[in-house]
Amino acid sequence: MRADARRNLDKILDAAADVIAERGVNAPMELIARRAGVGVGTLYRRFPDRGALIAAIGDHYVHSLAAALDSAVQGAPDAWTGLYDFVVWAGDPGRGALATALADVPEETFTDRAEFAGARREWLERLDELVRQAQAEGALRLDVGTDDIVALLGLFACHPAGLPAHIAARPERFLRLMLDGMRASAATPAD
Amino acid sequence: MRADARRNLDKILDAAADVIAERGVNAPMELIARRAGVGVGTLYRRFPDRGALIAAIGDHYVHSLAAALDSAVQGAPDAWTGLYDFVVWAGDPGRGALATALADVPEETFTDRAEFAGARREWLERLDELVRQAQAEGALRLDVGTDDIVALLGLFACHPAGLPAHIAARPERFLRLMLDGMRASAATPAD
Amino acid sequence: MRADARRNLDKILDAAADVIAERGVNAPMELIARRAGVGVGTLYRRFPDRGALIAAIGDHYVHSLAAALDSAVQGAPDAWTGLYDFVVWAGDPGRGALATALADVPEETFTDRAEFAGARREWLERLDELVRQAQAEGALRLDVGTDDIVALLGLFACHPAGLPAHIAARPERFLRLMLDGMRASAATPAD
Amino acid sequence: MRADARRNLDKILDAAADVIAERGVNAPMELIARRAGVGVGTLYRRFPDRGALIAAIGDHYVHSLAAALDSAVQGAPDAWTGLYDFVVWAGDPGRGALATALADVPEETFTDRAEFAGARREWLERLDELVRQAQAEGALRLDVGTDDIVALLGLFACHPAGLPAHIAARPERFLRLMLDGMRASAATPAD
DNA sequence: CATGAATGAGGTTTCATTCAT
DNA sequence: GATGAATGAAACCTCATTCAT
Repeated sequence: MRADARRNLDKILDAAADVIAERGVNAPMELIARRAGVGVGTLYRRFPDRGALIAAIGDHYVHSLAAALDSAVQGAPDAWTGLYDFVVWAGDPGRGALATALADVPEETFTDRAEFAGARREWLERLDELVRQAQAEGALRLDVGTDDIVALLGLFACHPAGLPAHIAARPERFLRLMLDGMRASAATPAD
Repeated sequence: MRADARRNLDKILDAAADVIAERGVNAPMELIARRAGVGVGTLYRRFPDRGALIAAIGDHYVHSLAAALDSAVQGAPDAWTGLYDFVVWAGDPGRGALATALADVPEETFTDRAEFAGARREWLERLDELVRQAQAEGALRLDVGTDDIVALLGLFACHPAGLPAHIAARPERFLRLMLDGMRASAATPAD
Repeated sequence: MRADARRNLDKILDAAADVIAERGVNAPMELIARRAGVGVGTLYRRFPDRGALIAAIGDHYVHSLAAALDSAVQGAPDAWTGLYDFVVWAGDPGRGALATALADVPEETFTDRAEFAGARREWLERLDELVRQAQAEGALRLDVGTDDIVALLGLFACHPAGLPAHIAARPERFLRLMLDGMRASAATPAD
Repeated sequence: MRADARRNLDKILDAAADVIAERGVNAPMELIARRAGVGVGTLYRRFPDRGALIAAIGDHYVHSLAAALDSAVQGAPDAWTGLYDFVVWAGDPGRGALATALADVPEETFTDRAEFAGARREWLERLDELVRQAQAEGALRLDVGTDDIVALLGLFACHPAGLPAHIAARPERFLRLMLDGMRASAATPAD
């Protein structure tokens, strides 16, 4: 029965992520339940309200970012390349819809959940480390911080109306443009 | 009652822009009406449905962009500076909320209105001209197009959750970073 | 100015009859006004409320019935034929929509207006006379009354969904069928 | 909760038939819900829109007509009498209000529902058979068809303002008058 | 436990009617 | 007088959430 329950929970999370990507954070709970193949009652038993459900999805999302960061780092010859690869992965339009929907959610929805906040902090620390390495390599501007990378990702992944066609077609091209501005060689005096 | 009506219409547009910036495109019509100090009926008399109201606001928004572009061009010593000034103006966080809300709206809402489409095209043409001049000056990468500028603005202005604090505090810093990536001197081979 | 006013009033009545035939007794007042080419204000000046407008239309309708009755009587060789011709005229599907709409209106709307009640009574008296003549001629059953003719007309003209196609195509055929049942020769003992 | 739901559904259908008979097809959904003792939500859960509700009522109505036809046929000595009895049953003023309201509904509301269309066709076939028998008996005119019977019923049952008092008091008298016109013995040359 | 029925608040839109110009 | 702008009540429908089965 434990396995069943777990399976149900996964079905709900998957369905919720899909539906929320399609219809936004305010998608009907009933639609999510139906998509997951359960009754609304079951949904509400697992997640006492919409906030809890959203937080669970956000949690899952952050964990996937962390995993992608690790994997990018391991597969890359140097920190800058790892950073670039990660940014491109995270910027994939396929992931954008969910990110956009989540971005719409009030901060507290997430930060009130200790476990989520922890996962997030941990991920940021690893990214920070990568940023420092890229700077040590002389590849990344010294006046650029982890915050800026996060901001770039946030902007790129979370465009409410979806990315313009020419960007969505070749997202890495645009991201390279933006990252080029962060290269040490591009440095321009900040006013 | 011509004057009264005109005054009311202005009040409605102002209120709608505010409310939509605060609560998104789906903000209650009644709230907009109340904020404008009129009854819902009046709102609906002027704008037969939500789409019409949104389109009117969008129209106003595009016109303000066009005006800002002109003014940036006239006040700048060269095309690159004009472009930079315009991007910074348009990226001002104070304008972002409305832009975000508008970005949420299906394309047709605007393109179905001929007058709006015209204003938009005209604005894009002027921006395009500026882009070419900046390239002729040798300041802007040749592999960057007007589309990319528009995309950058779109990303920057339209972040659903609002910009991160450190960006909002100094938006021009981040925009310069991004624009630096578009400078001729930053060119990196596009893969 | 008197002529103008009269013309306006006629335009309103015509427009109202049309609109009410199309959309029923609850058609928007504004639609009626626009169709008549006047403002709602003007409409309300002439007819303080919807009831007054409806009554005026009903009045007009009754007068047209009376005129048709006269004309049928004068053009027919005998009372039975006159009755038949009148019934066919009044049953013309083209007139049905308005009649249906009017039939929907509470009785008081009309009977409260003395002038209307008078016109109606007068018309009924003339019809009654015709009925008696047809009976005297031996053509009409003696157990049939003016009421029955009126009822037949009411049923026929006022079908909410419009007449079935095969009836509307040849209304006089069906009316003859019904009138045949009222012929003296068709008499069947009323149970 | 199966039993409860079923009970509620019945209450809704009963209430809807009553309310619609009283106030027409456009009666407020909320009124229907309240009359049934349920919330609007429940009403909409069962019938996604007004059309669905109306169709359900219409369906019930047609089935009751079919049952009445069978029962009239079985209780009558000959086809003509069966036809007469059925027409009188169906013309009962007590049933008229609902019929009137339903007649107001656009054809598609019903014909789009396969099951309803089937019930209707079946009923018409049985009526057609009865008509032919009555003609074979020499009682019914040969130039009268099933359509005409249906039309007579439609006219009689569906008078928007309700039947005139003298008809409502003795509906079978008037119907006999009309049916007399359809008797073989009443035949008059159709023009 | 899971289910899905029921509730009702909330948002949208329409129109009758009044009244300032 | 004529106009049409403004108002607000009323109807529609959708969903979040609770709870009986």
